[in-house]
Amino acid sequence: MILTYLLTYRVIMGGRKPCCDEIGLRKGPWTADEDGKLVDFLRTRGASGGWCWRDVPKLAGLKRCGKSCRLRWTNYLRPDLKRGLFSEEEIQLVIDLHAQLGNRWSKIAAELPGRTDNDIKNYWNTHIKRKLIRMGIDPNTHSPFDQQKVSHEKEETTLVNGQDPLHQAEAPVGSQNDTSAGNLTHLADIDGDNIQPWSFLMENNGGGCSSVGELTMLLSGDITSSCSSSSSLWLKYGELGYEDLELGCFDD
DNA sequence: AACTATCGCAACCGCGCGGAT
DNA sequence: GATCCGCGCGGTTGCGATAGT
Repeated sequence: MILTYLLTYRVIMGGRKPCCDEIGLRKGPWTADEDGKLVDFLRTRGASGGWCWRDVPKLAGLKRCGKSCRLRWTNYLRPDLKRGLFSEEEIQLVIDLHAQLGNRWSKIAAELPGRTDNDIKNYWNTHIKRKLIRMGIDPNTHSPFDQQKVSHEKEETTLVNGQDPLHQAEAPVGSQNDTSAGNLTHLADIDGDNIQPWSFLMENNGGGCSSVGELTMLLSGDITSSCSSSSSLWLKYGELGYEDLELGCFDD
């Protein structure tokens, strides 16, 4: 009997408790009323101390799980949050920090006051990552895509469907009419010697950009502060008709 | 005007970590 | 040392808005 009770207790209490599966708990988008209740609670009780997130729904009169409340507060309701587009400085910082830290969004967010890890993660995935890919830079390693791999894949894919794989990598963006998509790869193609964009940037800027940091400034559009403005790179782009490379186009 | 595709953001899910017991 | 518990993190999904056809 006692054993049965203990086993039952163990089954119920043991392991991780389900978070939002409890009957009656709401999921999905928050209403203004719910937001109000949560903000009121945190205003009156203070945003830290004297309670734990698990108790918040009960104390605030919400039919949500504590985790959902925490997320709503940290990602949306916190008064110190900065909303809207990322500035060039923020973008640059994100790229720099991502090169150092990888996908540790919370660490990156700690360096950007007013931005949440979720914000930065979303912005990275929807804007910065894609732009880097377009430019032939692997967003994971912050290095050019492996030349041989690209060449190999290119051969294979070309044989299969006659298209440049880099133009397919981000398919919607790399449509045939999108002049910005994969244009650095175009550059390499035009040159005929398959120059990789990253090395191209490094080698052809007249000695201006010599580091990843400087290149991130280039990516964020701050070319004048990091690289020689008379860089032969830009002359080369001009000669080839690639003035509009969207290097400073992260804020679209 | 209607339909479809794509984008961007908010929210959810599952896991791991660290403190408490 | 083992287990529980709360929290935070990173990845993923869902869905409304917008653009394109």
